[in-house]
Amino acid sequence: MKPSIPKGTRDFLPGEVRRRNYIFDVIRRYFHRYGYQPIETPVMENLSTLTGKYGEEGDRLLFKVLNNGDFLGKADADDLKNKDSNAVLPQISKRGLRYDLTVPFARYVVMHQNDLAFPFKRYAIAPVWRADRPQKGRYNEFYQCDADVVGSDSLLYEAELTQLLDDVFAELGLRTVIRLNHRKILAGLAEIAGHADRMMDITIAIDKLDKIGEAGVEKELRERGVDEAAVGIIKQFLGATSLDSVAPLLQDSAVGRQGIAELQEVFATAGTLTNRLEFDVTLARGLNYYTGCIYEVEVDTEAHPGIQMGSIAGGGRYADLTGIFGGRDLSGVGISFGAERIYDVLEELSLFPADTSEDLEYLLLCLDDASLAHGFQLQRRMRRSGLHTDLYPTAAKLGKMMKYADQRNAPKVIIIGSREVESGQYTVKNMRTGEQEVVGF
RNA sequence: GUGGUUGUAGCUCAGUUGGUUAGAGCGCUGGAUUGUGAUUCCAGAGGUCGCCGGUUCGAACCCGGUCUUCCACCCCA
Repeated sequence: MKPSIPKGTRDFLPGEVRRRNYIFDVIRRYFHRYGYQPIETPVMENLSTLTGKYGEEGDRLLFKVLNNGDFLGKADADDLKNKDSNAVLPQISKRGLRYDLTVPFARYVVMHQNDLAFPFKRYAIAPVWRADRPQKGRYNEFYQCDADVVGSDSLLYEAELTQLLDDVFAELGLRTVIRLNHRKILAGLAEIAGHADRMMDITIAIDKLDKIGEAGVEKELRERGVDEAAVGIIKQFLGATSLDSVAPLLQDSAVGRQGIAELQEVFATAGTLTNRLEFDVTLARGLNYYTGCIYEVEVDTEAHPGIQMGSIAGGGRYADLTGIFGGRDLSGVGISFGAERIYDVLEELSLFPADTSEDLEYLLLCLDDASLAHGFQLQRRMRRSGLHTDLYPTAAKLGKMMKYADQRNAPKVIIIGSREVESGQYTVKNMRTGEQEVVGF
């Protein structure tokens, strides 16, 4: 058979793993520096934990795990006969792969609330799965790097997470735009437009502004059943590019005014950043558990022209997520870095540091069996003194072994023959410069 | 989930209106060079043309299905 892997998944070569680890290491370092603690949860959750948390679209994208045993025998015969997938599904699948790290975290907090000190700050770097149709920068299996705080509604955390996003991307050498909006501003907008109950429809439409333009948004709004008067009001918001210009439009909405006030505070406390921090009234974010401030980070195309990539990080505040799992109502706020997209962008911009190559220091090449036995002992001594050492495992032709050293990108090679065994002095060849020197170990 | 697109050697790709034995570059193996790689020269190996079926005297090429890739929509990191 021809080997293959499921679509939307990937294997990684050693060099790719090293570059991915570089990204994870940077992110983890800043998570630690900001006081977030690591936790782990299973890759599988009960399906009931996951369904209904991400909207209708999210449910469709959940990977379901088939029950073990005679799962069809236990399913309702009529539902099977009618080919009613929705009715059969809960009967044949009770588990699913996690779709993100936030909902499992909320479940975790409720289950362990007596063991945690609040505000509880945690991070997780782990794969998640979405049954989406794959595209560039969109995979069925990908890593998210999440930092969340639960148990406080202090806006200082919104500011802190903004700084965390800024620090990580500054360290990675990637210029980004950190866009902020507030669900309460969007709620206020819907209220002012006379469609308080249609907030999702309205935000989904205006979120497409940069893609389909103002006329396209108007068309989309009408298609979603928004009346002309409301479309006119919403148009005013689309032209407002700053908090100060949106604030007067929300004068008559209490919830809108609150959103403006909170965002003003976040902007004020976040301070000076390396990356661009911008208010964007058209930023919507689909995950429907967000209730407050929402974030989205994209590559700054002014600093990096020609980069086409969706959001590379995102997040927001969710006030009610733990309540869904029957816990106390603990407000949470968090961000998520999309490691694969960051990888693709860094690769495209050649922003990976050069020294993510293998950290081998010495490769030992032995010319005959006696030298090989000697070399193996030498390797032991070198490793014990902390040198990263490897040994070619047979006494092959030197040319062949040198070629292997070249492919391994070994910086230094030690050639061991009868002369070296006798004298205990070794010729060390620098593979970069070609120079050789005699050294004793 | 909807519509489109892609698939030929390990990799990147040629391949004429359907016609004998499917090519190139790079890589790989061996040799020139039995103590020196990345350079040079010579030789060689490697492909059921994604998979299944159909049309045809004959299919890498035409048709259907399927898987995969990428793109748009949906949504999203």
